[in-house]
Amino acid sequence: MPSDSSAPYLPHLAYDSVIFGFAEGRLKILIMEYHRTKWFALPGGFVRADEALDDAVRRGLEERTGLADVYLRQFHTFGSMERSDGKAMRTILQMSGYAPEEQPWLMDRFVSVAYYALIDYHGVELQPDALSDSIAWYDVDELPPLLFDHTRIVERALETLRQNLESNLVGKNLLPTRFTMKELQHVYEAILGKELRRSTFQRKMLATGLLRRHQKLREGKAHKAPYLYSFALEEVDTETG
Amino acid sequence: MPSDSSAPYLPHLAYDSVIFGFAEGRLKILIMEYHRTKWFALPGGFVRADEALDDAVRRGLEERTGLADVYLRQFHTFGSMERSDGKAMRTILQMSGYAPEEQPWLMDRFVSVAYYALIDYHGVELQPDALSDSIAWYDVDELPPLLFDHTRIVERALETLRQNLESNLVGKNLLPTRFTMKELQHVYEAILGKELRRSTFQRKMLATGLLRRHQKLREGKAHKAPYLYSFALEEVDTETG
DNA sequence: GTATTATTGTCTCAAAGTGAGACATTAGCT
DNA sequence: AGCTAATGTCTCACTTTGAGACAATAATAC
Repeated sequence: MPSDSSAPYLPHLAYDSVIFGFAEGRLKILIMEYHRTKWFALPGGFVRADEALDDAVRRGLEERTGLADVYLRQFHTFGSMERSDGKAMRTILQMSGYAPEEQPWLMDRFVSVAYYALIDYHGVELQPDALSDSIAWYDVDELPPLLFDHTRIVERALETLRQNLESNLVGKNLLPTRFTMKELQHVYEAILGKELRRSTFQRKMLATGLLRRHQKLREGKAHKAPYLYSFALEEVDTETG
Repeated sequence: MPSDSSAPYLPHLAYDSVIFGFAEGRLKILIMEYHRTKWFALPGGFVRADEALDDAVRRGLEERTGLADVYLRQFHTFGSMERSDGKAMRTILQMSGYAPEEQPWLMDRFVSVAYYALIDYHGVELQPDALSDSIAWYDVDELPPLLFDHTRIVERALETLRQNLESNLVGKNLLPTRFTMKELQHVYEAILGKELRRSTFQRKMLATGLLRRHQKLREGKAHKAPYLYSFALEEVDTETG
């Protein structure tokens, strides 16, 4: 949070990030809540005057999730006039104990560059930021009403994610290192919002040549034990299975 | 061109446009030249404080080409530090008769939102802007060296155009209303940079159901006269052919 | 007029990809 | 040991695609 209006941030420019995770068979998104106002919004931030745009987003992402080396993709820049809402911003500042007059630039009109990230849901420690009181996972199709145009931003993120599903290595980025074919299929189904044919999916995935099969595991469950797979990408697997 | 540093433009934010046209069987791009420096760059501009981003780009496009209702698509926002070059900007201003000290904001670091447009090459009147001395069509694969990161921007524009080829209605936007199947094929080939099979292309195009066939024409040439086609999109063709 | 020629529209056939289901295998349960 | 249900694989029909062949035809040549 800059301390005065001659802040080291680029004025009128922000970023928002749609951070996807996968758990309980569902696609999830990280949402921030300002407790006092009960308003929800995407995690976002500002770009320092001497900082690359991509770096700013990665910085914010690491501050909130503790994760570096995250799969991150810019997908659209939102620049309409209606999207900015100085009044809402003023209220958020007031409710958070800031004097809006000391941060007048925050009430200005903003153009926002939107990114989406794919992260491993497990192994993330969530960190609320200076203004928000909490940050939590929400089901993609059970989102609360979001501030500004953030609902639309999420929609566009989902559209882009679906379009680039093949080239996104969603499995590698949303799942732990090892996973079963069914888990991978569930990820695709959650993103596409529809069921896929089991045999066709398996055939297609194996045909990519990107999957490495390990010795059978996942014994705890029941019936026939599935293989575990991982993505084989320039890493050499040294084990014997 | 704003007249002072308290300009009605958003600081640090610009847009660049990659304007595609099709002529002589080749894909073309509009490039501006600053004659005195012999430097080349993409046509771009700035966003007014009270103007939507998309509107700013359309405004600039209309100023340069006289065209409204153009197919326009945002594809990426470039925000690295290296892309900005205050020295080059200073030189351009000086050579164009401006005093850089009066436009200090122009030498700042800029984040640029890039768009590409598809327009009908014929029926365009080119208008140079305040700083540039000329604007002209260049063959996509015979571009002069461009300022800043503009060569990279063109590359990304082409990549995006190729990826979205199916959904872009390139024919409708790059060709005149009526065209032959071969002309349409040439457009696709110019964009993809490779030859396509004639029979397969025709089969696929007709299968989309988007093409409307008119009475045979294009008689001037030689041998069998090809049909003329147009895109059938919610317009009802009233003629008998 | 008639033959020639190159271009166009269409069809055929094989190869590859996809949807849908069947079959055999097997880990845990009874 | 037998049953159950999930898994890995295979089969078959259908669709899509690559590659080429064929017939139709408008301008030119004679």
